[in-house]
Amino acid sequence: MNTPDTTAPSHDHQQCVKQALATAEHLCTQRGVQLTAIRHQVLELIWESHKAVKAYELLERFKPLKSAAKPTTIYRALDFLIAQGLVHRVESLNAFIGCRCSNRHHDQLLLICKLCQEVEERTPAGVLDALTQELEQAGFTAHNKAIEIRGICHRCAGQAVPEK
Amino acid sequence: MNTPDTTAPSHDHQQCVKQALATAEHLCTQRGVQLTAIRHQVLELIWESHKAVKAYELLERFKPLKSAAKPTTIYRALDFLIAQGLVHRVESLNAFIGCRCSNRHHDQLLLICKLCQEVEERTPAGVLDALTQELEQAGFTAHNKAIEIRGICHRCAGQAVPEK
DNA sequence: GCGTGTTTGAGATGTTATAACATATGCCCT
DNA sequence: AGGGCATATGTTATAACATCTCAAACACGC
Ligand SMILES: [Zn+2]
Ligand SMILES: [Zn+2]
Ligand SMILES: [Zn+2]
Ligand SMILES: [Zn+2]
Repeated sequence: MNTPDTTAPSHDHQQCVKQALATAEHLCTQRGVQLTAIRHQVLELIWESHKAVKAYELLERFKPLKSAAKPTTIYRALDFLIAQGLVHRVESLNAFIGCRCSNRHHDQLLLICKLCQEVEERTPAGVLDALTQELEQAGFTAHNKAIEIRGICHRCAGQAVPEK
Repeated sequence: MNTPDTTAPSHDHQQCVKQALATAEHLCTQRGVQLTAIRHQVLELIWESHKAVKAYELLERFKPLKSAAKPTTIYRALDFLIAQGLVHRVESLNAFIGCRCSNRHHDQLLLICKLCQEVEERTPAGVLDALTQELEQAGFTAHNKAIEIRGICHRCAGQAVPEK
């Protein structure tokens, strides 16, 4: 009963997007920050799928909406969205994914599939607690606790070439 | 009784380096791969400290030894060293650190200090086991299990500004 | 309307990483 | 010795990722 499997191939992604955007709007209002048109559109582009998306890929997809867009345009929007916890940066991919969680900063486990590029976000108490304990023992003050694991997701593993 | 605290300010770093290089030489011989002059020198540069070092920083430091050096020179050496498990790439810094462990691929926890830039490598069974279990439950086949945590190390925390 | 802080536009620049192709070097086989 | 092969390196160019700077436009409380 962790995160629901929202990356399942068959899930209602329209609903995902709708909910993510609604949450974003609500949170920004509540926090008194501006979810401007640019930021909203970039967030929408990020939510087009559960795949991690690169900044320059966003830029290409954003240009039709606003031809004056420059790298800065995208990076500024990303900075804002990340600061609000609406987007996570995936360090090992130099890429970004949407986050459903409403709290600005939270620990997480990202499962990054090398085949389908989808990223599943989980918050497994067991792992995170063990980590917290280990850090305490090491006298290390953590600023973030994102764990990124790369591999093959269960769906892609299922579709693997039978034998070889 | 984890990894010894080799990043302590006072430790005998000459010994660190000597041992790391000796291990590297031994492993490469054993594996029948060539620790060429370039690769050896790059590894030595990486071991100059326990701080994570950037590729272009290595390049600058390498040029006096070999003025023809280009980015490719460094990246190729790094690729080799990483493949042999002698160096780890720190994804969240786009940087590299030396590894003392002899097995080519192993799980690890990297504690990355934002103040002193030193990186401490640990292999805490508790955390890694919990992670393995979580991954199994998620049906995810991991290829690597490097956990990178950024924050403040115990030494830097000790030296922090008293109060503010 | 006015001042203040925030957001955006525009261009240049900085940083990190790989592609593509040529050359050299060592080693095995004949 | 000479040919073929694998590995390593040299060389040039470019792709990919990210930030800086300065000025203009905008939002919003007064
Ligand atoms: Zn979805
Ligand atoms: Zn997959
Ligand atoms: Zn040392
Ligand atoms: Zn430190």
